[in-house]
Amino acid sequence: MDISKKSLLTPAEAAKLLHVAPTTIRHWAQIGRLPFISTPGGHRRFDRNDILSLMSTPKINVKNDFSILIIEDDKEFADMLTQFLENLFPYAKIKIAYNPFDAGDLLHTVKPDVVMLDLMMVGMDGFSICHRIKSTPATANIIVIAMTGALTDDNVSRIVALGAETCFGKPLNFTLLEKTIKQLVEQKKATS
Amino acid sequence: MDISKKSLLTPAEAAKLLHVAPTTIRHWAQIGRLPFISTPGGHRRFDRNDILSLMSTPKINVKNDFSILIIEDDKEFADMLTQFLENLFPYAKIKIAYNPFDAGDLLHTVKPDVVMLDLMMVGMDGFSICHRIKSTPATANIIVIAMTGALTDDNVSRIVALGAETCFGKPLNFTLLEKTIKQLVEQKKATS
DNA sequence: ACGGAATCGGGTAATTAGGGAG
DNA sequence: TCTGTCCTAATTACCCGATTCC
Repeated sequence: MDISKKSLLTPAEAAKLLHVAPTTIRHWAQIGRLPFISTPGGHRRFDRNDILSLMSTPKINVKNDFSILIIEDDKEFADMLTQFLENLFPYAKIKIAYNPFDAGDLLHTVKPDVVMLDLMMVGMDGFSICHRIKSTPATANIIVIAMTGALTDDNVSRIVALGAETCFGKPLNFTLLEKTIKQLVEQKKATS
Repeated sequence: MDISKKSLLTPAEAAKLLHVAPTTIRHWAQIGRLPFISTPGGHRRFDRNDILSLMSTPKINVKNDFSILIIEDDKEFADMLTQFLENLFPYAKIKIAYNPFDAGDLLHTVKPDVVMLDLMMVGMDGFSICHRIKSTPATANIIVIAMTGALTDDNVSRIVALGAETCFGKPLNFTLLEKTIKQLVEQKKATS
């Protein structure tokens, strides 16, 4: 069988392409590093593009096992938050989505462990983004920390009802945020 | 029941849809996992719906054979385009992103073969979306068909330079669009 | 209706895959 | 982080006469 013309690969074929053992391919599929689809019998099939994308991914991406995505259109605020998080998690990969498209895109390319989500953005509804994240199996276990300038009871209960882990007002209470985020991350590691 | 959406598949066709070898289809038919009818000569024919229902089994996640993503914030226009495409590709999976977040999200969850991309949207820059698609290995070979109300030389050359396969003006010339899209799809199938 | 190429069915053997612990 | 191993299950290759398609 000529695999050079197929776009959907079996584990063995994918293994050949990446120069690793089939076992490793299986492992990567299990931990979510490699997207896949299944046959009705449960065997995996890999999209050639996903394989190629993994090949061309810098090592940094592969090595980082903890990442945070900031969804925030206020550049100044986002950059400040980035600095804070870099201090808190020196080895984390931190990405910022300044616009809605990047938010949707990075959600899948970064596969973040934590999302810092601004609720009040122009042209982007934080509530529906949260709902989408929490109602999609592939992203449901991402920790969502909402942030809003209008910290009202209504907003908090709405976003928590949508699945967000917690909600912070702006400006941020960094002491409390540090404590909360560390606790949530520990909790997640313990259960997964 | 729409008769144009009914069809009987040969084992080879069913195999292709499920990303499996014809032998496997035969096996499933033998053990009763796949319903089928027989030709006078004893060859099996499968109802497309039976295949699709097997694909959408909860635990299974089979990629659609062919899918199209429409990125367009004008709901009316998008719905009209959807109807046209449904007619053109009766068995394709067609999704619409009315906003930028969905665009980025669906790009990775649907993994479309073709993207119909509006260049002039509020709060969403079609040019940078095209650039992102074409510069990311995982999405680079998606066929991008740009659409714009302002069909200027400048816009066309810009979007084509960013990697779009072609660019159409609005209102759409459906005759030409049909011809072009079919040609691009054929071309892609041949080289992939 | 004829011919040739592609595909199918049946049956079985061989290969590959998934899960999990090491 | 990657890989070899064990067991069971899913998938595929192979052979050949028959059927379909154009």
